[in-house]
Amino acid sequence: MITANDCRKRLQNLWGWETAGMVNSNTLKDIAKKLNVSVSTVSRAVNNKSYVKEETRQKVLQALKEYHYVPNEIARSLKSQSTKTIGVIIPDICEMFFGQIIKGIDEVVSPEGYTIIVSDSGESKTNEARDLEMLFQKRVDALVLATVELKGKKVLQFLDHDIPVVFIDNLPVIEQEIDAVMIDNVEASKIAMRHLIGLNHREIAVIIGSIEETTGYDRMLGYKSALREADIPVDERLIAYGNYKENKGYECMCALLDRIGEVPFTAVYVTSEMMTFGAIKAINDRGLRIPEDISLIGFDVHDKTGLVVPGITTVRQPESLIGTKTGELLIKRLKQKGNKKSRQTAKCRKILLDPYLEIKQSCRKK
Amino acid sequence: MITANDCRKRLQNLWGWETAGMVNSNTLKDIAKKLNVSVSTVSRAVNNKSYVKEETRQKVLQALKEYHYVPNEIARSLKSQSTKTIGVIIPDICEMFFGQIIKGIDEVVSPEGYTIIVSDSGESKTNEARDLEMLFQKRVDALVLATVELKGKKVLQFLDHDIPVVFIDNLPVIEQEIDAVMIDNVEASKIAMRHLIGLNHREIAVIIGSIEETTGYDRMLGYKSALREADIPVDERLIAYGNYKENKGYECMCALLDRIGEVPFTAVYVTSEMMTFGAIKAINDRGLRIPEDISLIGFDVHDKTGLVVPGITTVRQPESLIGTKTGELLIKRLKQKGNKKSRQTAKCRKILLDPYLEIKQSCRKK
DNA sequence: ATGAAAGCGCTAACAA
DNA sequence: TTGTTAGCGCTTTCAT
Repeated sequence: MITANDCRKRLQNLWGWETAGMVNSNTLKDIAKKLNVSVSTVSRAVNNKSYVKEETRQKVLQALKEYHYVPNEIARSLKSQSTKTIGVIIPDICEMFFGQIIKGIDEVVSPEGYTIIVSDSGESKTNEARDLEMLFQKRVDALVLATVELKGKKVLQFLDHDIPVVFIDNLPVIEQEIDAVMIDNVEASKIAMRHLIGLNHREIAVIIGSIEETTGYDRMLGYKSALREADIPVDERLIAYGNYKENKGYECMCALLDRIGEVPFTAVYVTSEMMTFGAIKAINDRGLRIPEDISLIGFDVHDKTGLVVPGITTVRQPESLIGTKTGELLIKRLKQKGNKKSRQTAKCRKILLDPYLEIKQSCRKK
Repeated sequence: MITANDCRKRLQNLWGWETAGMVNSNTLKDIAKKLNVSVSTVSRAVNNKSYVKEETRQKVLQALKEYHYVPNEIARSLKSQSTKTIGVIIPDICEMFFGQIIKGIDEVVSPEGYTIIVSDSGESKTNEARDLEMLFQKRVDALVLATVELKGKKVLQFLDHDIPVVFIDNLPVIEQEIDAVMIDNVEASKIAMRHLIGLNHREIAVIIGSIEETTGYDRMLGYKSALREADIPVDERLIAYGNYKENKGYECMCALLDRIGEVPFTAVYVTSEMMTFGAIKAINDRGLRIPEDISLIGFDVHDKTGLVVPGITTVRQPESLIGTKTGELLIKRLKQKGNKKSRQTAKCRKILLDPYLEIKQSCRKK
């Protein structure tokens, strides 16, 4: 029987035609024909499977080299019902935070033969839904999601189909049990606050991101909790609510400074990177100095330049570790699939990692 | 005839079995069976193709919804010999420079139905080769490559198979005609130098990255060329050769400062971001001030914090535009494939984009 | 040790 | 308008 591919090959030979995308693309069948063996034999040789006579194996291996055979992963995927691909959706690929996480994931899944498809949702819920749909269609074996859609239904599709999902950075509001890897955001705030309190600050303002999100909510909890630990009353007027944008940080800081007469504070804790930059600019614009007039602790601050003066003391997340832990959890789940015993005992896991303080010069003793 | 899938379904019903990864995963066949129509009819309805009686179409569409049918892109890819996927290999996903480019690419290919697989080579030639192999196996429809392997053979595989490849940032040393999108690096240096010369500087030092690479080489050409334009003799002793790392920038700057007595200069032009940071630190460490003692122009400097003082005047690349232009070229090539006429006239294109100067406070009039 | 053949889910040429 | 069927490239069972 003559296949379409055969026809193409013949045409190429006869007329020197190059048919788009198929030039020299050898298949198992092509190799088999050339060697007068069956496809299955070639397949076995390629995959080092089953028994193949050493002589045959050599002959095949040789031919594979000669004709530059490259296995077609698409066909393999269709057959094996596994694409060896992991989808990762993040809000912004330009943020070092996510870049590091991706590197961490890659570091552990890559040796296991998995490839990562990264999708940038651009902080848009619509895009996130689109990306989820697309990754599902591409039949990724697993998913990592830094969601901006807290109440997303779309991700259930994966859960329903028993495709492992690991949430990072933020938890969605859904009923199902889920896996997640993130820092302990309550603890993060406590670390920052304890540092300030240790420097004798007692009137500490805070700029919070969206409290809809676990990140924002937990960081606020930590702030309050640390104050209570130190027997300092919580003054709601010292709490400013923003989002995660720089200009919001600027605005919040301005608002706090506007009423610093009535509601004084000597230190401020800003709970996201971009808001931190905004807050610092607001302070500078008022002619106030850090840390002489106000001590400041930021969050997630990455100063790649190393040139910001004064250096900003900041809460940091172990991004790389978040990545590798996510990768490990992913691999564990992937290995569990199809293994009835371990699947029954598989509990969902929330892995909480430790944030840490990077101390520079933006805080001083009161 | 009873297929394996049928068996699985039956087992599920009989025993409540969940067979890994196949739960509820409806196929065209399943839908067809439920409606007592043929797969092709369902297929036609799904793809809005050919003629389907309106009544049937509605019935099918309804069923697709009801059973949550999601097309299997893997199967489609195998059939259509096109994965609707574009591979992108970059040296470091954490660099904003590449992040922006990826966003730009995504912006234009995504509406055309393409998905991007990003691979981080970690600046390693070995990884780059691995990634190329993997992307080829996954049969990406096209490739974008910011190569670190100037003499790579592996990429020829794509070219040979008529898979569009677009190089960005750097050109490899190969004989084939290739497509590329990058800035005019000669012009970039000229812009920087003209700025300094316009401020009356005549003794201008330069720190060059690897001249093996087109980026380094061209930037050096531009430096010399701008001097000649202004009738300033080139003094080789003012040229320091580094790589693209921060510590090398530091070292080079130190070396230049060490002999500033014999070979004086009033300004320095540093040709990469990280080297710029290193150079600034070297200057600071010597107790010299920018721009009072030395004027400085950097390259690719991204100060996300906006807090570096003085602000660094820098050559910038239009990253986003590099991305969109790359995307457009990609789409053009993809559309040309299989279209004999346009393919014959298809010329390889090097798209040179304009760099620009971002002027801040690190240069002053001499 | 090797081969024949079925089938993964889908599309499309051809037939009815 | 709808159905039948072959085949995309591969793996795997079953037969030889």
